[in-house]
Amino acid sequence: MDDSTHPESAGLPDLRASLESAGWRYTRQRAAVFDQLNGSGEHPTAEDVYRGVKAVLPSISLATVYKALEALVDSGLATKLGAVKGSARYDARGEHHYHLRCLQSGIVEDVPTAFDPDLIAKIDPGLGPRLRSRGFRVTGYRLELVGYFEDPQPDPEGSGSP
Amino acid sequence: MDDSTHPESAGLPDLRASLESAGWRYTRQRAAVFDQLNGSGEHPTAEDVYRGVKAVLPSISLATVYKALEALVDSGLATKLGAVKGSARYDARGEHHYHLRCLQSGIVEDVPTAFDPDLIAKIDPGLGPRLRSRGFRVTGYRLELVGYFEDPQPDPEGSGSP
DNA sequence: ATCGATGCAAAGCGTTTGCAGGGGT
DNA sequence: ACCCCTGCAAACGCTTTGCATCGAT
Repeated sequence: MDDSTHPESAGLPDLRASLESAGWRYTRQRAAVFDQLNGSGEHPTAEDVYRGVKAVLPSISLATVYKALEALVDSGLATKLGAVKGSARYDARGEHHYHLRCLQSGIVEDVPTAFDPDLIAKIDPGLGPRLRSRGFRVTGYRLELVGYFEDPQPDPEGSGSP
Repeated sequence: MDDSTHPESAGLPDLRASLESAGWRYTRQRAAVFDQLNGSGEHPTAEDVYRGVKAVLPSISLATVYKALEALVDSGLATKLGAVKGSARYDARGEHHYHLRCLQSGIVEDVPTAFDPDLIAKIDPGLGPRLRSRGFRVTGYRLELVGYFEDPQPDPEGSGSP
């Protein structure tokens, strides 16, 4: 292949392989969405990704971005963070990390802390087994630290409602 | 007061006081929504609450339920859990606890584990100070254990789309 | 050549809002 | 008496869907 469009050299998962093993096709649009997700430091909304990708593929539609994000989430390459306020945010889930959620602006940021595979056991040694006996299979966890930025942050949802 | 409409005897926070200190008024509708939230074991959606409250106040509207939930969240009596799939879910936040989120059904359940005020320090001793220096004031945290129920669970979103 | 993906526009759903009348303080 | 809250319905924003065409295998 001759994909000179985007850098594949970083330590990112193999997009094509991941998509295909989940039954999806590899397309330029999905690659662009994937790059956008990995490139942006923040956790973008679908709109954010759309705006970013439009710079590379001006004809892409918002619907395609949504479908691409769905494909990435289904392939295990991204996580949908859900929305407490405004629209859902997506995370490229390279390495495991925690989130900072500002209840005022809706912004979600990564917390620069290493992943701790034993966190669940640390919280409560009996927790894992107890859940298992309850019929729940834990595949991961999400830790969100909620609060507020003391300084006003940049434009939250992409719009500017007064 | 002569509120014989609902039991106030349990160890629940004082609804009237909490509402008023946040600038809201105490109303029958809000009390019913509060009871419904505390009564249901699951974490109901606004629709779920609406259906439950309608049994007591048949004339209540869905819009009022949304406004009541907003008032409760703003008063610190409830938490909006956001939606990864379907609609947002609400939590009566009596004691601090963790959540189990089933990625298949969208159901969110409590995890019977005691609150650990030092969890953040346990995760990383420098985390709190680091966030503070970043201008972020942590007011709490949410831990979600995500995964799947091995046995099929009851009706997820209240509807049954095929 | 086949079958999925794209892009457009329109529909869908959860949530919010405007307003006249009712209820809480 | 004042002002907030309720309930209705219409509006809104985010997300999904139907369909003809395009592109990947």
